[in-house]
Order: sequence, then C-alpha cells, then structure tokens
Amino acid sequence: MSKRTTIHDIARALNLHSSTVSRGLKNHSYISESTARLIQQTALEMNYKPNANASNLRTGDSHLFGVIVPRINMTFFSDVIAGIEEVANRKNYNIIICQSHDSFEKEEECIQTLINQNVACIMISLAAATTTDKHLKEIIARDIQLIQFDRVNEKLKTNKVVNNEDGIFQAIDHLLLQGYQRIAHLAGPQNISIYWKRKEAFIAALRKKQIIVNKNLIASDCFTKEKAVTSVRRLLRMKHRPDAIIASADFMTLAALEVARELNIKVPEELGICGYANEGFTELTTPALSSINQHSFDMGVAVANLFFDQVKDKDTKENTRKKEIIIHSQLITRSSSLRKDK
Amino acid sequence: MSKRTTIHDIARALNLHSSTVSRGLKNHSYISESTARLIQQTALEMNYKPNANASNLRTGDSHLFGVIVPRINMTFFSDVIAGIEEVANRKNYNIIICQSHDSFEKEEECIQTLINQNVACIMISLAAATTTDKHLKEIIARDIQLIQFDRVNEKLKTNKVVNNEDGIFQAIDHLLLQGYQRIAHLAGPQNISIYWKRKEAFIAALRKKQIIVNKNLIASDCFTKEKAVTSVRRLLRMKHRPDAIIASADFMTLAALEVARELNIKVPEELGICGYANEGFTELTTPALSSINQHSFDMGVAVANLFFDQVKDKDTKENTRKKEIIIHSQLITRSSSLRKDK
DNA sequence: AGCATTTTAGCAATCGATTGCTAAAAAACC
DNA sequence: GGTTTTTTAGCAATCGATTGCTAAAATGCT
Repeated sequence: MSKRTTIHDIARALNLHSSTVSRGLKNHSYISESTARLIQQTALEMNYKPNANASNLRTGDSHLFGVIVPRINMTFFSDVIAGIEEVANRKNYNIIICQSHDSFEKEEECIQTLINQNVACIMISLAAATTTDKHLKEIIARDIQLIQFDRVNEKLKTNKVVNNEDGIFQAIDHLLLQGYQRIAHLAGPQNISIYWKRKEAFIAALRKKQIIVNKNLIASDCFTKEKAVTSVRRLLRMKHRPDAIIASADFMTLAALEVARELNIKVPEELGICGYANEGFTELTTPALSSINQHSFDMGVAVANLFFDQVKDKDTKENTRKKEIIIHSQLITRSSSLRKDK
Repeated sequence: MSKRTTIHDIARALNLHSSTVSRGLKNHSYISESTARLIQQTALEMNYKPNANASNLRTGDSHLFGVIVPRINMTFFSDVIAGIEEVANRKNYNIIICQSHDSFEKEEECIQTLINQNVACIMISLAAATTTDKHLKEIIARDIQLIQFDRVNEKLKTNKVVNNEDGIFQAIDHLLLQGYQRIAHLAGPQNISIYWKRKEAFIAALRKKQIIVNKNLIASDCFTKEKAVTSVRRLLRMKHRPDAIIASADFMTLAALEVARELNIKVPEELGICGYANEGFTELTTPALSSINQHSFDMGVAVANLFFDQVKDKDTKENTRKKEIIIHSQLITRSSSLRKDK
C-alpha cells in the first residue's frame, strides 16, 4: 500500500539526482545551501523518513545496541536498561533487548540474533547458568563491541561495568557508630557471584574493624522469605543475640522486621537493620528500611557511555585498552538503623 | 577487520552462484537436496550469519517490533514487555524498546525512530501527556501494524489489549462475604484513565450490591504514600469509620497498614485491606496483602499474539476488523482481608 | 536413440541510501 | 574575453540477500 517516500521520490519531484538529495539532507559540502534547504523542505512535505535498513546496509553501522539480561522484569535490570536507553537515545541509538532467562542456550541464541541484526555493541549481564565464554569470544571475533556489566566473566578481557561492595563497609561503619555491636549477616545463594561477594565483603569489613567474625551470625541460606524468617528467628532467639542485621537483599529485611515484631524486639532501638538493593518498598515500610543503593540506573548510563568513549578512542588508536568501571554502592540510612537515643 | 561471511563468499567457495546459496539455505525447491545440504554445511563451517539489514531491505520485513511504554522500570510495564518478548522470540522476532517518559514529544520521537527502523508493528501504551492521535495515525498511514495496550486511546480504531476492573468487583464481593460492611476507596490521580476507571468500577460494584455510595469514603488524592497516609488517617478517625479499604495501587495499602498499626486497629480483624497490581512486596508484608492481579505478563503475550493473528488474517482478508482483547484482572486474597473468625 | 519434461542452477535486477569520482556550471582571476 | 579555480550536481557502483526469469542439465518417455 502506501509505499514510503525514498530519496529517489524526492529527487524525481525536484528533478535532481538521488545522490544530491542524500547529500542535501545532511548538509554535505558538495551541495549549495539553497538546494539543501529546498531538499530538506521537500523531504518534510513528502513526509520522508530515511530507511534505516538501507542506510545500515550501506554504512555497516546499525545504530543499534543489543542488551542481554537474565530477566527484564527485575528492578535492577530494568533500571540498568533504562539508564542505557537514556544515553543511547540521546545519541540516536536504539536498543534491542533480549532475555536469557538465566539459561546458557538462550543466551547463545540471543547473541546469534543480535549478530544478525548487526548491532554495534552487545551489552550483557551473564546468565546464572553460563560458565563458558565461547559465545562471548565470537562477538569479539566479529568485531562487535562487547561490554559486560554486573554479572561478568572476570577472566575475559572486555569492557566491564560492575558494582562494588562499598555499601557493606559503610553499613558496618554506620551500625557501629550507632552503637550496635553484634552484627549478623543474611546471605543469599552462594553460587551466585553477587551474593558471595557481599558475604565476603561483610567478613572483610568486620576484619577491617578488628571484629572477630562469628560464623553463627552468618546465615547463608536465605533463598526465600520463608527461609529468611527461619534464619532470623534462629538468630534472634540466641542467648546472646545480634543487635544488628545486614541482609544481602531487601526482601530478607522484611523477614527481619516481621520476626522482630513477633518477638517483640524494637527496631531500631534493639535491632538495627540494613538491606541491599534499595528497592522501592524500603521507604514504604515502618520503620523505613536502610538499604544499600546500587545505583543501577547510573550503571546503565556508564555502560552506554563506555561504548561511546571506546568509539571515540578507536578513531585515535586502534587497540584501546579495555576499561573496567566500578559503580560504587552506597548505604541509604533510614529509620531501621537510626537509633532514636543517638 | 574480520569482514563477515556473506552468501557470495559461500558461493565463491563452492563455485556456485549466490542465488543458489540463498535458496539452498532455506531449502528452496529449486535446489537439489544434496547441494542444499552442502551449502548449509559450508555456511556453518564458514560461520555464516545472515545480514538482517540486507534481508530486511530486500523483503521489507524487519522482523522487529517497536514497543513504547512510559517507563521500562515500572513492574507493570517490564512484565508486559517480558510477555511480548516471550512470544516474539519464539517466532523469531525481536523487539526494540523505547520510553516516552510520559511526554508527548518523546513519544512522537520514539515513533519516528521506530518507523525509520522499519518495524513490523508498534505496540504502545500511551504517555500520560498524550491527548492527540496524529502521531498514531501516521503509523497507520504507513501501513505499520499498531497495537495499543493498557493506556489506550479509546476513540482510535486499532487493535487493543486492555485490562478490565473485574478484580474490583471481586474484591467487593470478597469483602462483603468476609463480613466487612463499610468499604472505602483510595483513588489515584483522576487524570490518569486507569485510576478513574478503578474508581468508577468501585462505585459500580457497590451499586450492583445495592449499597449506597458514601463519597466521604472515597479519597481521591492519594498520589504519594504521604498523601495516602493522610487520607487513611482521616478515614480511620471518622466516628463511623470504614472497616475495609480497596486501594487503587499497592503502595497505598502500605500506608493503610501503617496507619492501622498506629491507631491500633487490627488487620484483618477490624480492617480489611485490598490493593491493586499485585506487586512483589504484597506477599512479603505482615499481614500479607490481598491485591488485584492484572496479569501483566499475559497482557504482553496477548499483545504479541494479536500481531501474529492479524498477520495471519491478512493473508485471507485485507481489511480485518480490529480486535479488542480484555485481560481479566483477578483478586488474590491474602491475610489482610481474610478474617480469622470466618 | 530422440524428443519432451522435469530439475537444478545462474543471470541480473531490486530494495534505499551512500560515496568516490567525474562533469558541468559558476565564480574568480589576469 | 579567456583561462583557471572553485562550486555544485550527476553517474554509477556498492552494501548483502532475494527472486522472476531463463538456460542448462538430468531424467523420463516412446
């Protein structure tokens, strides 16, 4: 039906050549200002829209990013993507989003698709099931930019953007400052890198403060809220119970809050609580929950910027060194860890 | 650098013509089975990946969907998108995601971009600021499929997928059955269609039960949690206070829970609470919150399926009637509205 | 064997935008 | 006025895959 207007249509209408139109549309120096203006106005009138496919085919540049994440409907990832999109759109790039569903096979498929689409860059946060890097190496072999973020393959030399665990150190400092003395940790599944990293950071932070690490105060099996409840009950029923808890995910802090109420332990007076991720609900509970902000949106911004930096660098030097950008996490203090009497 | 393998490379390697390769790769009847096999194997060996741009340019079919939503990092939208992606990927389609940030201008830009990308279909949930439909009509004029979902322009004849307010009716039924008698409503900004629809549904549901609607029990200004807290305080301090609350968003129920605790009103014994959207945290609070599930993932699935249905229909009849699919919302009952003594 | 029919594969144009090169027109110079 | 220089615009090839048409090869038939 309504065939789209092409530069040839415009050329015909103005009795010019299509190459003139093409150049006129982008103010190329070959074309006089007057004809360029004429061309541009006619293009507008004829409702011309450039065909990205044709342009991409000719120039080899798709102005497309491929983003692969385990799941798009997880706050963290959709926030990162929102950040990427923000920067990309400003530079006239678009993003294609794929989900690996934490499966290696699906991740491979996503990569195939994105290669076919001729994306300029693949931005990926690895699936939980991914253990090899063959598929990632293929991206590099095809001369497509590769940026890993959050869940990265440490060994592979690529551009990376990762979180650090600063927030845990800040949380320990903060809790000690608030007068808490026995700090417990609710850890997540230890086969997922971010969770063991958080646990390691927790231990390191205590050591840094010369506090002896009590393994009994570390609960490593808080996969679900129910498990978290059980763990917290165990902790809070100890003869010498902890007076503060740092959780490795926000949902665990809800468990802590609940058990505290059940055992009639006052938060934050008798128990300080800090979570991780700064999910929306943390400021909606009573008391509001302290939590570690991962700056996920900023991570997305950093990922996209990294691409544009590298592209710029490429003009000057062919083999640019790969960068690793660290997004600092940060404790957001709310009532759950702020003692009234302090 | 590493130029990608094309069908011409394969043709050269096998001393065949590129057209033969092209046909061989898709088992076209012109090509004998044996050469087809040979071609396919060589393609594999040479690590051939079809160039989607070239293919799209020639065939005019991009196998791309454009999805426009106000914000990707809102649970509802990222869930819908996840649903779309699920179906799309199965059919070998990819999606490009754009955010309108609830701005009309940004929404127009998104549409321009997607038109340029030659997407097969634009799936859109309108920005709050959008009041005209000129930009939508342009999509149609360009013969691009248009599917509206959730926040739709009712007047425009397009394919649509929307939620209904069944859940509100169910909630009223459920609350009455549980013995609650004075039901209040926390309404959201009335300029956003989904909120006034929910309020209308609330009123309609009461009328259906022949209950006189008391305007004092409808709080229409719960934009933020703070506003919600204020409204709930007013409601619960009334001499003849409501014994149940249906909120039009889940964050409002947190406000209700909080005020109830503050005023020492027991939930669910003295106050029943139902929210809307079935956000993740609703099952994490104590008591767990009843909420209306919008089946957002299913909505995405329906949106994508609608495209494929229409495409199929198109083969048979040119002017297919536009469909409007309704996704039924459904109350999920949890402790906050289940009276122990019942 | 000789002719008709079916299979199989190649040719060349096409999709729309881009770009190196060339040619024509205009401006500048002596 | 004539020649050189600069502006301006057109020609044609190109990116890679697809496809209608044609030609050659293989097969079937009498």
